[in-house]
Amino acid sequence: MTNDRGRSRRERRAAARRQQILDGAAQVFANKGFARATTKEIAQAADVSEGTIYNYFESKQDLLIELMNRLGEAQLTRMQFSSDQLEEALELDIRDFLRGVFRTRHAFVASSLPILRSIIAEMLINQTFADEYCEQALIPNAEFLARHFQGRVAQGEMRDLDTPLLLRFFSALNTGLLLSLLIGDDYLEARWQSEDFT
Amino acid sequence: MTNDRGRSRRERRAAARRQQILDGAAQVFANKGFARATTKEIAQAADVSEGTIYNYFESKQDLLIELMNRLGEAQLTRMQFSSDQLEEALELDIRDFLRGVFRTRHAFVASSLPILRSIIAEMLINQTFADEYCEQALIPNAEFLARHFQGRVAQGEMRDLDTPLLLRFFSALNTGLLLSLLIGDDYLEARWQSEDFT
Amino acid sequence: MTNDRGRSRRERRAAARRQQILDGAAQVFANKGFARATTKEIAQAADVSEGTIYNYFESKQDLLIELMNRLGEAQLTRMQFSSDQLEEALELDIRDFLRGVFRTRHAFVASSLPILRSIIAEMLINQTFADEYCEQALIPNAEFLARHFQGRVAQGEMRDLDTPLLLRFFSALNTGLLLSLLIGDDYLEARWQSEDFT
Amino acid sequence: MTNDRGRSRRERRAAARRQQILDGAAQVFANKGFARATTKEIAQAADVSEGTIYNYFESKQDLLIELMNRLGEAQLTRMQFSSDQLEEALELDIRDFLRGVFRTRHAFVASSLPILRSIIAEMLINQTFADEYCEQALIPNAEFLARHFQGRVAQGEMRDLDTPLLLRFFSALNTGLLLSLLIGDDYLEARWQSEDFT
DNA sequence: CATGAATGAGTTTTCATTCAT
DNA sequence: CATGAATGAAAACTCATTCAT
Repeated sequence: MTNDRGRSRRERRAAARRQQILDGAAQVFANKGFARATTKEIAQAADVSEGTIYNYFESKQDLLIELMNRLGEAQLTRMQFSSDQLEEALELDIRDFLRGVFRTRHAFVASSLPILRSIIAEMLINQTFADEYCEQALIPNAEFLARHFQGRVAQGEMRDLDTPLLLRFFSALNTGLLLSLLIGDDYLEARWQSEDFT
Repeated sequence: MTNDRGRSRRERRAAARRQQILDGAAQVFANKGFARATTKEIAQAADVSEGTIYNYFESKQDLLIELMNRLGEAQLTRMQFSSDQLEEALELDIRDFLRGVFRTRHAFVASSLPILRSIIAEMLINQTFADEYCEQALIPNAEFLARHFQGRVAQGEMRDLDTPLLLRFFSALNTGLLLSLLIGDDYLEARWQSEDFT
Repeated sequence: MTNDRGRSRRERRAAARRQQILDGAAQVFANKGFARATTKEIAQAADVSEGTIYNYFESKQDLLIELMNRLGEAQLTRMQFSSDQLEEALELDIRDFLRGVFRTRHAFVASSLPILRSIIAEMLINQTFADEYCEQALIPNAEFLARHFQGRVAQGEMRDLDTPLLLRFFSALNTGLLLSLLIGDDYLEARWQSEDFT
Repeated sequence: MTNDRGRSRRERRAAARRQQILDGAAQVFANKGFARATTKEIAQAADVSEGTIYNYFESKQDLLIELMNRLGEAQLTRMQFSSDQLEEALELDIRDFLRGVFRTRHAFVASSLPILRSIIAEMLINQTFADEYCEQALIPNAEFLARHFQGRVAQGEMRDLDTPLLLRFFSALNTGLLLSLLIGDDYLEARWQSEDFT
């Protein structure tokens, strides 16, 4: 029992340290991007020594990957939630549904804006990252929407348009809005906060 | 006269050299992003020595700034062109107009996709870049469309919705599609090439 | 008495731990050399924690010194043994005597080949080590042989050549053979195993 | 012509720099061994900046490899020379021949003693090095002697003993003497200098 | 005593920039 | 102006050692 407790305590401490370091990394990455962030700064932001970072992560790159994974998991959690309600969702008016999807995403994005900045930047440059981001974030997302639209089509509410393209437009719209936020469009940010998008 | 001709010749040669270097830089930035690009590689790609770069540009960063400026100018040129045709455009069916805007942008983006990659990535990280990009690319663009929509409203063809927001959505859609292309969405790229968006 | 026994028990346990750690160190040093061996690996090989090493030894360097000392002692023990038989040995045919010396050494070297690797490597680089190795291993050895040869000379079996030089040649031959083994001369190793050197 | 001269001048300068850096590296390696030598020290010893080292060599390891290669070439040159005289050599009294081989080697070793120290030390630890050393130094050497002995056997001067083993003993003797020198046997060194080995 | 997380000085290596030729 | 060698500051990462638990 002492062993068990001791173990779990150590594990909890380790998890806390990992989180502490990731938080520091997220902060520095958000400000300066991955490449310009130095391990020294990350260590300072996380309030640990440089060496400690390497007790918990393999490399600087590993930090960004882990941050992305956590983001992916967080998004998946939300998706799962929405997914459970797929059938309910089909009963909603399509406008209300889309509004709901927007709102969910809005809340999620708002909470992780800073780190998204460096992830997207890295993704543009590093194909490995791009692939992982697609797999973790874009594709699950697209599939969820695709299933929904197919449901609508089956209900005769929508014509069976070029669904893949439609999805891409929808996704692009989202991504584009995100990018505008990231770049710092104040007007958009104000409206975004006010929660009353049409 | 000899002087004048000599001068202009020298200037032309200098301009050519600048272009040569910028082309090399664009190529390397596109492949590896700004941070991972080395001046050595840029020099090789541009077929000059490393030292020569610094005879024409202040710093590596200066290369990216200059590339962005040229992109802004190029876009502006197209826009100016469209602007002249503002009145003609108002006579078009709104669907045809939007299709036209899409096509123009499509052509432009297609021609500068690689360098856009590193510019957008840098922009996400570097506020100075973000501001400059807004000023050079987004705002002129938005203003052009705003004027057009106002024209439509004046003609009674559109309700006076929240135009700024509408514009942002339109722009976001564009940007999002661009991002999808940059990340490497093959399906979208195929459709993009086929030139028959609705 | 309880005290005494307790003490000696503790001491025996401590000695066992020391040995356990030294064994781990020997293994890692043999594979990677002193410099490339990490305390982490040594701890793993010895199945203790890194901290424990420092409860028994001052430093990583201390581990190598101790290993060398033990080797020296082991060799001395053998020599002592032979030394007792000095007089007996003088009665042997000189060829048989040399063959015997070879065999003793052969057995000894075979048993400590791996650790000898790192000790010799370190010795080449670190003068302190070289001195200690000379004192502990080479000199006692040379003295034993010197006494033997002097005995032979006294018996009129040998001319009084340049004994010190002869000794050095003999020792050099031994060391050279060892080095060939360490470097991995397969042919020599095969013959070495077969125990039938002339 | 200017081009040619310019080229060759640059090449000569580059070769000189390489040599300068190698000399510095040899000096530091000899004193502290490969692992404990730092690039900073090497740079200081070679009187260049740390960065310059990497303009001429891939890595610190590359420096040691190059040093070994040069040593191998130097030895080969001597061997070639001796090899040309193979037939002459066969006419010598065998004792004189061996004495000659000893002397050649003696001179060679004396000139490269310090760097040999670190090469041999590294070789004991690093299999790649051991292999390369065998190939470059030991094997050509052994082959030369083997041919000579075969010549002697053909002339009926020697019994056809276990030549490979004999060679190994001869080589081991040499190596062992070298090692003794490297470790710092003052007596041996004195005799070595005096050039009158039996 | 045993543990292993924390430390930070020290290492190799990179690369933008300068400057003598 | 063109060149490319030289520079050295700064980066990521390692690891022997310490110390609180």
